[in-house]
Amino acid sequence: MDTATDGSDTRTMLLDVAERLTRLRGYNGYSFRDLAERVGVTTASIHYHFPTKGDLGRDVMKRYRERFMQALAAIPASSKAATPTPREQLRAFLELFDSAMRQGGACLCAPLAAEYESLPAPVQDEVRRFYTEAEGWLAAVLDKGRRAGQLRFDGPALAVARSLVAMVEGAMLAAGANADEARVRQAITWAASTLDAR
Amino acid sequence: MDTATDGSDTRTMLLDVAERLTRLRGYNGYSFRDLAERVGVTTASIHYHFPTKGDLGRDVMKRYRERFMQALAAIPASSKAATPTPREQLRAFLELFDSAMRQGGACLCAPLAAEYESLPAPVQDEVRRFYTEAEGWLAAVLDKGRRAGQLRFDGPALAVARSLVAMVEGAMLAAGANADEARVRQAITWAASTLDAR
DNA sequence: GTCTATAACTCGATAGAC
DNA sequence: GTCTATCGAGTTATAGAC
Repeated sequence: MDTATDGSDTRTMLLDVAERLTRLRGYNGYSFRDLAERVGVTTASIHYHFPTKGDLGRDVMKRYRERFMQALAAIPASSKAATPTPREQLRAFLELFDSAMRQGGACLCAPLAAEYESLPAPVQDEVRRFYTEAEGWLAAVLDKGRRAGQLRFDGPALAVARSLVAMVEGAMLAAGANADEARVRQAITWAASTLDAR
Repeated sequence: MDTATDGSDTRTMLLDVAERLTRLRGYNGYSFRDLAERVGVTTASIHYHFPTKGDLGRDVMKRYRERFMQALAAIPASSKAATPTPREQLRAFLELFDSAMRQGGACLCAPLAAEYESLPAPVQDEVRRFYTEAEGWLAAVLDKGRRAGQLRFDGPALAVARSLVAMVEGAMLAAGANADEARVRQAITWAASTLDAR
């Protein structure tokens, strides 16, 4: 039984535990049995909420992506200023990964990308969509920041945005494998100082 | 049957195919059956060469790590100059990932790090050792380059080295998931130009 | 919605002939 | 070294009672 997710309906608890297991072991690294034991139901009950494991995997990734994009949309409100500068938005974007790290292990996107070829098609689709949306949001911020003279970098903003997303995801993987959470923060610090037009 | 690895002994063929499958699907994403079909032997024969799957996984990662470190040691020879500058060494280090990408998919380290918690202990050990050795090599180069005035960055060289390794590994994962090999080269280009003291 | 029971299959691993 | 044959446990998934 997993008390950390008690008080919610079964479907939500299943999504919560599946998400955590995916972060630590990947999609192929946990079974319905692992899930059932931790939530306190039988595997048959899981199939009531999610007909196949692919359905579960897709919904886990979909919920994560939507939550992530909502957090991005909320950045203006969470900033001190009413309308944050591109530099502040960049910081907030990177911090989002770091706080997700300290809460529950790595980003969901990296472990799923690592076993991409073996994933059911609907899960693959959600993974690609996460990349597209996150990188697109960041690229727009980078471009605005460069035009405003706040950020400095060469080449297309989208290429740099992709490199930054890759870096924080890679840092999360390395942090998990080396039991060293600080790696994510170190990567963020270096990237932010490097892009700053100072 | 897999003709790409024909002409070698069975053990080597098994390592070759297992490495490719790990890159695409991760350690938990392929079975002895997948392996046996592609190599053209039975699963029982695999157990003759590798008593357990953990032994196979460890040897795959170990061979990859040793090959990678040998390639790093050979950088002086492959460079035009007899003793390459730190800037050239940095370039060569990053290019090593890109060429590995174009040959056979992503780096082995990222997919294994992504499912770290579910790996047998000997495989985990090899993964950590890859990080330690690769990051250590790069950190020494970065430090030398900064002291020589060729490279520019703030903070400890090891932190930047870790961030760079994380970036190329993350870029390889993203490249695989988005069918876009160019991402690795874009990340390398941005990182190299950013670190250049120009 | 959740259960018991089970089907149908795959997994890693072993025994023993050749 | 490689095979056939098989074991026991694991897997996702389903049927049907409550």
